[in-house]
Amino acid sequence: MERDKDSRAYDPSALEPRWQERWEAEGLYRSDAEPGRPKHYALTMLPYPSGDLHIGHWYAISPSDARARFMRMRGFNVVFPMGFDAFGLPAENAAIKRNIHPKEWTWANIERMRGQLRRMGTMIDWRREAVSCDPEYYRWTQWFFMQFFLADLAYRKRAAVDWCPSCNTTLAREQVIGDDRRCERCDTPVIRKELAQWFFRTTRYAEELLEFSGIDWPERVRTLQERWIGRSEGAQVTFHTEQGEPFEIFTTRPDTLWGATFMVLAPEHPLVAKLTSDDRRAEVEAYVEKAVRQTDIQRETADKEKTGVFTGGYAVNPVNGERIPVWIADYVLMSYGTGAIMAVPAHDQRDFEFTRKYGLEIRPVIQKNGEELPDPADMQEAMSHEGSMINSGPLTGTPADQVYEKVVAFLEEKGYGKGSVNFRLRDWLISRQRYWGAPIPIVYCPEHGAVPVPEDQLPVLLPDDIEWLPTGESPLKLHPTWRQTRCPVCGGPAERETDTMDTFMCSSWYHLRYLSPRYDGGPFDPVEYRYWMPIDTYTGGIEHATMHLIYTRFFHKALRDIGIVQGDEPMTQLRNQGIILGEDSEKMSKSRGNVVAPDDLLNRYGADTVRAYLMFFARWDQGGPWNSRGIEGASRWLRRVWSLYMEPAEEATAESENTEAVVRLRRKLHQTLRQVTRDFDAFQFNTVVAALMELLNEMSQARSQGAAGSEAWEEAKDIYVRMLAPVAPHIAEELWRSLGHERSVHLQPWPEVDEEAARDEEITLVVQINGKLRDRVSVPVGISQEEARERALATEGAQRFLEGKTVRNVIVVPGRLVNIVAT
RNA sequence: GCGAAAGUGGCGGAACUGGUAUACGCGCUAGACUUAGGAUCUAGUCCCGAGAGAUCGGGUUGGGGGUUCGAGUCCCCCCUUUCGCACCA
Repeated sequence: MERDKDSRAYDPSALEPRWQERWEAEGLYRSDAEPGRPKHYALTMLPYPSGDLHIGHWYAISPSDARARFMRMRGFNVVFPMGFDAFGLPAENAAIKRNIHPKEWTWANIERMRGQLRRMGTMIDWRREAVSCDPEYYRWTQWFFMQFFLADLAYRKRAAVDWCPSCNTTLAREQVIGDDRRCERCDTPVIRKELAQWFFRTTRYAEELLEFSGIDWPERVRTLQERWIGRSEGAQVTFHTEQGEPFEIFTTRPDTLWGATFMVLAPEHPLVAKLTSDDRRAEVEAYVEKAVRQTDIQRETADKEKTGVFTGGYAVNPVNGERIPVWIADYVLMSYGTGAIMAVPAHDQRDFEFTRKYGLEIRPVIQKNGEELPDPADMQEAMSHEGSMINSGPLTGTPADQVYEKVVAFLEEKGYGKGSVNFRLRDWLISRQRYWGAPIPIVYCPEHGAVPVPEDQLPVLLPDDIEWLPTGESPLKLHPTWRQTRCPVCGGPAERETDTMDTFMCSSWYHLRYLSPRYDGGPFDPVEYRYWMPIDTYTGGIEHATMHLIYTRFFHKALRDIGIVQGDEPMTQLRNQGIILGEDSEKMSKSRGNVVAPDDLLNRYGADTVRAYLMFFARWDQGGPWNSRGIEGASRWLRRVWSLYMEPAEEATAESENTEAVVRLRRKLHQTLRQVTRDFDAFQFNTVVAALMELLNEMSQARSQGAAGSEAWEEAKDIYVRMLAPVAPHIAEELWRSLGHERSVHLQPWPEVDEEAARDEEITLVVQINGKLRDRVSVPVGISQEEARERALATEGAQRFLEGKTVRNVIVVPGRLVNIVAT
């Protein structure tokens, strides 16, 4: 007897592994392309194999898994694959610190994390796993590089690039964070270095990347990308130095051309040396040196006061032939536009501040609807408003709404310049001076220059026998033989590129490799591609908004143009989960000691409880602080569900199937089903769980009222387990089998709402007097407005408050309330 | 500075297109069962006031104003928090 009781207790630590093994053995979650059957590609961002799965991984993956399971039950052929973004710096750091080979460290971590992922109880189809450091994977990463190279989308350029002195590598612009320009990974302030590096022409796609129609992405991500890409419309205008040498400037305000009173070049601008007069040379050179050194150390953050020096040189304004002085200043950036500007202090705040400091001329040329122009000497700030042009030669009088097109037409006609669009986005720097990455498949031949490694020689394998010397240089560079090779063109001696690729390169296409990870004839099997792509829902953190999510879109569009993939976008729908903070509401970190270890939770509560709590405790897209007592609620819920099914039910006492308890149960059941379906659809997981908790409360009550044993009761038990299955797959499976089913609950269809049963027979009509709640009355659904009005007026509460008042108006909202306006 | 999002009980959070604010859970209070319980079950729990009581009245969604029969929800102003960008010409 005692034994029996024990065997019925809810014990996730026994039940969960048992079902995981069985599902695995039965291949329950294998998904194969079935042309003709509706598919759903659910993808969640792949983890970096750092060692242990942390709670953030659980938060990203398990609700995504629940959503994928829901879609599967709704009849879609769902694929939910997983892999590892396995190249990258931590592996090398571990290697240096602990003398383990990065490969060994990475694969050991992958092994451990695979086990942890399995214990989460996901529907991952492990046959589709892809690992980016596997030569069979990076062979294709290199192949893509070659495609880009051949399509003129990859190029090598010597340029000042951001360098992290701690990671000993260059960084993409996206990986440099904040105004003090720190390394995204290690927080070290970056420095500038002049190096020859490989770039991808992401800027070619700047315009198209701003287009989001047809994809369902969060507003927030779209805005972040738009701002990152930073499109500005304006004009490019050619000025000349006094000596006749042309140089271009970009401006968004070509209508202020007549107001240019000086020019500013970036200190690194190539024309600086030529323009500088002999008497100014010493000062200019000192400023340039200081500016360069400043960026070399660290940009000043607080002090934003503009500085600059006069070069002694002059330029000629093409529109009026005026001779204006040329300055250099570090507020003009070489990396944006042309590195040169015309300064219009009257209408640009930065130029204004500079002018005030150095005593240059201010000349207003835009007049706001007839307002009088201020005396430049009295101006406190630049006039940024729009208006009609004055003091502007032939264009004087042009009204505000025509300035742009008129000026551009004028510039083009005279050959002074042209309308132009500038982007903040820069080309993607993909070279990394590190070992643990996919080698850039390029060979340098003294005869033929940079030559791509032929396809049949891919992958260019990383050598295993490497050594770290304290120089901080990549072991590939120091390897005795690896660099030496033959030129693919002439067969002569040549050298390999020793840089490897940014790991964002690997993660830009992993969703394609999942489709056919062992396919040999290309990066992916086109048959699989045609069936599964595009990705229907992509889930992951918002921190990738301007990195991975721009790169992967660029990648897809570039491959489309090369003819390798189809469609304009790789991911149709994107959803972001929030971040779980520590119990102290601070970001989790080892140093704070507020890290939540999922393995401990798993051992204590089981995967189903952890999954349920993660879905329940906050809005998924917001996240929030962890609460170690809160999870008890999820645990209690599942235990209560368990006992509802496993404890012997009382005999049914309900005399018919239409007792009030039964009708109410069915109504609540189908209303819950409707809500759960809708909320799953909308990624609102917290209310999915809340609704299931509510329904459980209703079912407990119905049981105590004798509904157990009725048909409705059995229906409720059936539907409840199905709704539970995506949230808590193990307990749901156990309960489902306990109901006598042979086939897994995870192969069952999602139940259909019985609208008839869900419909309320009676509703509570709210009675308001002048907008204040005064009474409630229960009325049949669908009564006439007139009847509702009568019933409301007859209520005690209405009577009491209407005494001595005159009814002025009665508003009836069918099915909801009656508001009586009285004075 | 610019941009975005968000401010609801002691806490996490609900509230579909303007229509019963505070669902669900945590915590707390009381009781039951227990040798015991940080187990389980039952009842209660926004605030203020009145009442022995069932109840009754008033107030409440960061603050102020507005639109409306009616505002957590819409509009305007302000405050706070979080995030992103940061001299982008």
